[in-house]
Amino acid sequence: MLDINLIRNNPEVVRENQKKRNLDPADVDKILELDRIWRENLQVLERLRNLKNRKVLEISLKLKKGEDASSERDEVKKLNDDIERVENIVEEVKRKRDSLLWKMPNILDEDVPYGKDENDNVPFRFWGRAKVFREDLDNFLRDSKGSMEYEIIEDRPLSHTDLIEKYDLADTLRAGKVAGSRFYYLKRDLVKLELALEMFALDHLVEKGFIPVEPPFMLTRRAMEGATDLSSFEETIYKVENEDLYLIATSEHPLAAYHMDEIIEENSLPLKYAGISPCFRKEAGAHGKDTKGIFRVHQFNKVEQFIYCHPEESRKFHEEILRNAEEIYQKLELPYRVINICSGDIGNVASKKYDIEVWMPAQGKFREVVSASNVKDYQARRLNIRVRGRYGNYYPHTLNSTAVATTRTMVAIIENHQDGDGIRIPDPLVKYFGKDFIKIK
RNA sequence: GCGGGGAUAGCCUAGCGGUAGGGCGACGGCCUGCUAAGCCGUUAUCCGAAAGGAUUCGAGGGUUCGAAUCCCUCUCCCCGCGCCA
Repeated sequence: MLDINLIRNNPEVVRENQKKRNLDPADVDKILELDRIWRENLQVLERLRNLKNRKVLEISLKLKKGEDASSERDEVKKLNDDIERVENIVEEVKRKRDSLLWKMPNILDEDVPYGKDENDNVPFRFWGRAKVFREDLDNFLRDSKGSMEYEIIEDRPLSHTDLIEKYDLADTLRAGKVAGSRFYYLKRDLVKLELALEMFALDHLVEKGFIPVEPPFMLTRRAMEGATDLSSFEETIYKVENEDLYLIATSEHPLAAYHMDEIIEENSLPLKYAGISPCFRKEAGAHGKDTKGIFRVHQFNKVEQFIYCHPEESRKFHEEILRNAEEIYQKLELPYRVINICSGDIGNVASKKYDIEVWMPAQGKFREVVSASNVKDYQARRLNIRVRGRYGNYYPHTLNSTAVATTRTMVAIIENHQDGDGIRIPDPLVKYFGKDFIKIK
């Protein structure tokens, strides 16, 4: 949520922000107008309440002295009617103002490139040596801006979709029977590979001072609204029927809400949490995309980085969580590029967002595996999380980033590390997985 | 699920129809050669340029001129009993 004072004092900043996001700048003026009406009526209301409080005190004193107070009593009754009338106006106007305010997206960081959609995202860093099927070379050179090492391969690797079904490492057909499309039964070596990935990512973060947390997988409306934006409720969030509970789409949600309504001591910052949880997503609006396999699914597991920090440190920590995620993909020997998400593709909550996209040799393109956001004070405001500072309370900044989303990372491993008659397991996973190869032939 | 006890500002606690009091902690100041002690002040939210005012006793209703206090509904926590992976 935005600071109402920012809208009052610098409305042109917020209008500019709306334009960059291809949204209507007039929303700002609607809020300003409602805010003005609210404040006017609030002043009237408070004057009436003050009058009433003084009368009530008079009655109290008169009764103590044994005097009659029936005329004051009637006056208060009359005041109560006026108060109720104005209260209704104040509440109604404030409700309208806040409902618009809650829909306002975060102010974009100055580093966010302007753009209409995902085609305008800006790749700026490249790592690793990609295996590129000859037919994909033009696309690869375009998407890697020619700044990435590669080797040409003469055969396209098996797609993860074909491979997992053929060698019984997952069963999406039967999952479709019992749960619908975009679900899967994970089987055999992939089950352990998933656990190995989670342990590897968790240990990587614990070493860097993150506290491991397994959060609740459901949240109340209040907590969920604070952690995410309203459009998510239609597009991604599952609701539990007849309960005030929503399935989390990422452990970012319960980790953001973890300190809801709290005041954090300044000296305990930064708070660094490594969340581990399943993620549930409706994937509405993704019809026809990645319909097979386990790349885009309604349920997957993820290890997530989440940080609460002092506002002046969030830029530093944004780079840090990105670096942590990059280290993981480097150790997994998965070639990737990092992109700076543009204003049209960034979503309402983030102020700045980086994605890591791994080169997928079977698909012949870069695919998103990590998303790292600096949310600034947007979630903290919505969740009423403050920090007690030397000179008063303030809102902390929050940041989140994927460490490992298991399904997508397994897809990346299957496509990149196919080697003869199996899949090579990258070094850091071996001690968790127990072997260095998944034999498939 | 049943019975009993709770929820008061960052924390603890009093108040149980008549302007929410005390303690701890934190911060600022005074006093000290320094530290401690001691003393004074500040320590939730909102409106207001300020003076000031309004709100706030788990949440929501009700009774009353007036509710932390009385009544109703709900949430959460603690102690027993029951059920249970």
